[in-house]
Amino acid sequence: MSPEEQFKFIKPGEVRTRIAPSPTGFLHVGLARTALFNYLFAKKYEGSFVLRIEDTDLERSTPEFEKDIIENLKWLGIEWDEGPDTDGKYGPYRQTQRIDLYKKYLEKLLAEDKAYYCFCSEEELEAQRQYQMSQGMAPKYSGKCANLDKETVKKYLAEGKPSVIRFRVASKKVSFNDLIRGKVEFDTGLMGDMVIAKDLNTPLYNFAVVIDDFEMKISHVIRGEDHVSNTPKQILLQEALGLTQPQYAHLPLILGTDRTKLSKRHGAVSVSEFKKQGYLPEAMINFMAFLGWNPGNEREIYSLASLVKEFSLENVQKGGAVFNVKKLDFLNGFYLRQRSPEKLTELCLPYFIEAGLVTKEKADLNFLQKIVSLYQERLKKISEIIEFTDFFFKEVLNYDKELLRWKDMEDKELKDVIDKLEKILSKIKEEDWNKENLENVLMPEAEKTGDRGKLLWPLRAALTGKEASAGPFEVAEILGKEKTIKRIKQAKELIK
RNA sequence: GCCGCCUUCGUCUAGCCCGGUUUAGGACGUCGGGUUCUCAUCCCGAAAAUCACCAGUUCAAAUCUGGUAGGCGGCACCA
Repeated sequence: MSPEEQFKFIKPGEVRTRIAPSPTGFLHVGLARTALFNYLFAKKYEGSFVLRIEDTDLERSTPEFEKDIIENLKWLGIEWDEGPDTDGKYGPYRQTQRIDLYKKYLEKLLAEDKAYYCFCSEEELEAQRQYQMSQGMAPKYSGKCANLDKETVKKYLAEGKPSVIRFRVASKKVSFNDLIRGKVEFDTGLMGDMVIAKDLNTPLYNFAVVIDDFEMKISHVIRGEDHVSNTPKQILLQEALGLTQPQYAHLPLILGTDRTKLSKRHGAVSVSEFKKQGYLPEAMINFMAFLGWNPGNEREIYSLASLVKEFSLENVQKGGAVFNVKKLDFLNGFYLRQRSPEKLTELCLPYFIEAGLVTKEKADLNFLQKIVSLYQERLKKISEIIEFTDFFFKEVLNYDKELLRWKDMEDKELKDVIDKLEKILSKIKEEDWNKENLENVLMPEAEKTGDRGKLLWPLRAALTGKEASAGPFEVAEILGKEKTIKRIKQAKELIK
């Protein structure tokens, strides 16, 4: 079946996708990208996207991680369509709140002898696995407890002997049609009976996922490639339970620069870290969308809404995609330049406060907006605003006097230039102190030197104390006459 | 080790299904130039993939077939 044929059966409103994160870590970009694709696919077909928190692993799941996942999905603009109502808003579904449901199915499997209690110890199992691996065999459960007689089982259970519930894995060929990869086939004979629950009230991932996807009428399971080998297990479970099967689509992995699955050791991977560094949600979205997908044309800039229109699983790549921070930076710089000065200032404010440059109570937004505007086109990340503009807030600049020298200017010449600057600037009236005027007065002087840099570079260097910065006239205007003169004097002292 | 998947410029990718229109296109990055005191923006330009490799089919293959290699992922009482 061609990709087109697969999709033409989808009627608007029928598509239902989900992401099912376990709250055992922060929202990382891999999960965020999976969420994005699920969201885009659902919206594209006017379907629904749901969030289901898979918190069955009680030891590792925490409310903090759940909060982080939810907050950052919202920050990205990836909103889900339904869930238990909490304060008039949709909360996520949580597996821990659906325990009775899994129990029902578990009991059914047990009653039909499609699952059984296993009393093997973890140590025993681990030793067996090691042995099998060493023999070059696929690690697989021996089936030791598969045929215990009912009386023994009852007795062990009554004694409280530690146990788990295993599903009888039929030995057969299981194949599914992956919407991205095509037909994928597995031999389940290599798998062995799998544990689907620790007990009736503690289901495990592969089992709970199957029940939930069915109960929630998920039509398309779009997830990372690392789940392909889970798929046959889930299909077997579906078959045993007589459940309808969703369509599967396995996304290529996001890779680090060494081409292995992106993880913490590659640097920043959680969405909150990117947020903290000053990346914009639209940049993240635009960037993540192009990790494994492309619109098939040469357009590169897409908003979430335009992605919804263009998105298609057919254009999803099969191979993994390296996370290229440089491209993210480019996109972020682009979106930063699109922001209004007011909005950008608002975004920068927390960084100024954190750097101790201003206080929350006494922030002069008017002033901040001026300096932020000056650096808008230079920003790649919001956090950079501090290193760019800190000189505006200092009383005394700390720089090497050599910074003042333009090319191979002589000391004498440099001294003369600084003197001249002081003289000219002092004469400008307070009310005429604006960049147009400053330029009108200083430019002709700069021209006279035959090389504008001879005047402009020392001026700019004296005012900013930096190799690179915004232009001297703009900076002087914002600094004001008093501070400007003061900095010229400081430069004078330095080269004396 | 076993199972599965993948393989076009440094990176993200277009093209592949329906062989010739491809001197393999775009973007990021890099380099050069213009604007410019610097940086950034903006504009122009360049380098950059013998399409993993080998064999086959064909008048013709990045595109079809087979094989090889490499890479990655998975192999839990995690999800």
